[in-house]
Amino acid sequence: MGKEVLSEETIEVLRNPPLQDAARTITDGLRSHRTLLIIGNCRVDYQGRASSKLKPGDRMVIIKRDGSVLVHRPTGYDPVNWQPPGCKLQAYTEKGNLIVRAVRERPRETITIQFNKLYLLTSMALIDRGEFSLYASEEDMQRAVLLHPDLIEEGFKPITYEKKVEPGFIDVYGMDRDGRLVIVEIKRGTAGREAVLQLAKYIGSVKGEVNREVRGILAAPQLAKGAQKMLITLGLEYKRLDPKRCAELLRRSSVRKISEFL
Amino acid sequence: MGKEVLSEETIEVLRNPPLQDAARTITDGLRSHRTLLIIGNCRVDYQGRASSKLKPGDRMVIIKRDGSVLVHRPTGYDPVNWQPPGCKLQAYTEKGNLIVRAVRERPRETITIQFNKLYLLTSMALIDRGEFSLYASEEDMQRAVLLHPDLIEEGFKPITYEKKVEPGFIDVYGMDRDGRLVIVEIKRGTAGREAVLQLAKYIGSVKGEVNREVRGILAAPQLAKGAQKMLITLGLEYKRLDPKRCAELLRRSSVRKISEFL
DNA sequence: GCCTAGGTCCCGTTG
DNA sequence: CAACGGGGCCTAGGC
Repeated sequence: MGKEVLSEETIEVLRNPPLQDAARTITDGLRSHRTLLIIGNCRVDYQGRASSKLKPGDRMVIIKRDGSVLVHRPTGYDPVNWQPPGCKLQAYTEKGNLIVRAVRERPRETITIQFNKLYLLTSMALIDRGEFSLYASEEDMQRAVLLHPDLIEEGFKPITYEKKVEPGFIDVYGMDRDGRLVIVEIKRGTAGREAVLQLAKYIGSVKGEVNREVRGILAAPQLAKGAQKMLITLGLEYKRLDPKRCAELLRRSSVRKISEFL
Repeated sequence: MGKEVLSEETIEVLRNPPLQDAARTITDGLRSHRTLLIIGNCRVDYQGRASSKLKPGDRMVIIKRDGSVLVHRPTGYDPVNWQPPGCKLQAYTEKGNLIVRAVRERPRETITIQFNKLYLLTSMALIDRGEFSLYASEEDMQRAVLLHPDLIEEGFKPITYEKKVEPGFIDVYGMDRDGRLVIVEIKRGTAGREAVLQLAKYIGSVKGEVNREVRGILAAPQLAKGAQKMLITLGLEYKRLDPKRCAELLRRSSVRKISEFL
């Protein structure tokens, strides 16, 4: 068995550590790119594109080895404050508090976390090489349509995908059985007005270039009410397309690469 | 001092616990709505709007008391798998593994986390009533414009805000010094084509109603390149407006409610 | 670097 | 409830 399991030494746990000790452990952990977990009572300040203040309370702070920082409150999906990967970190004590500061350049943003008490500090060398695969994404739907154009309609023939036009990228670009150009916009969830606008923009752009009839088809599992009205007004079409069914079709097919079909 | 600090008893830490013990502690923690932190080697399956598989590796799992679940790898801002607040949880052992399952209804989604080894299990009663305030949001910019219409241009007089027209809501609706109607669209970041289209739609709608000249001003800290071209083509205008400065202005002003100005 | 578009987006607000 | 828009969105992909 090639299971990778951490030796006990690679995870260091301090309970209620003095803030001085904590600062040292965090600094060491940052230098060796370990994953740090800090649980304690803190306030947080953020300055950057916006700014925010968070008054004291108990939080969990995760510092990952790529330099991302997450400050989590005891409720909610979102971190209340954060820093994306790549920021510079430092930790030190000042006036009896533990300060953790994370700075990001471009855009210049800073978060400052001020702990007055730590309950738990963990410094870890986590190993994670596990492969992640996601199914039924919009990309799967696009691949399925290219593999099985009949999902859109009988006789539909894709010409290209992710075609660049002035306003953006056309998901699938092809021709119907009567030789008319077709632009397909795919959505993996309920398609709203925005999706219709997107499709309309592409059509406008292509019409401006080719000067002949261009059909627009919105392919999605569902249509929002407002989107339906707009679709009709603009003379566009809708085709029900289920992401899960697309993923199924792909699994059955042995072919993998989009490029093999065009 | 009214500082709330956790007693040591309210945080329970198990190092390398047997999975049976862990299952019991987690089940207890779930029942009493404690915050749980599980660090160990696991695989994760997700089934719902999409589906995913994550092969074994070391991860941190946070279970919050509102029923949100986050599975974090050692890198990246985003959790690799998650469940938003409100899902139902259970924990048990099966074939020598610790299983944590989180189910959400509407949409029906399930994540299953299978641990083969735990490094650390923490069960906590965190207390966090700290107030959070965010400054320099788009709403702040709108408030600032209503308070100080000169931010748009000298002589500008707001009439109303969030005015409903057919395609949506006009951020600020007013009149310039020459009595022409003005529609202001505010963006807190770089304004793209989308913003210009939005503004154009509002103008079209209002022109259709009032049958006289209507100016459109896009107020944002910056203009995207494509947006500028489109703006010129459509005969619209741009006014630089900095969110930070808006937030500043608001802080200086003691008045808080938008409704007081109209 | 900017820009475009997707996301298991999440989240708040409104009809 | 669905629908729509915002977000310090973040992230990936092109140019």
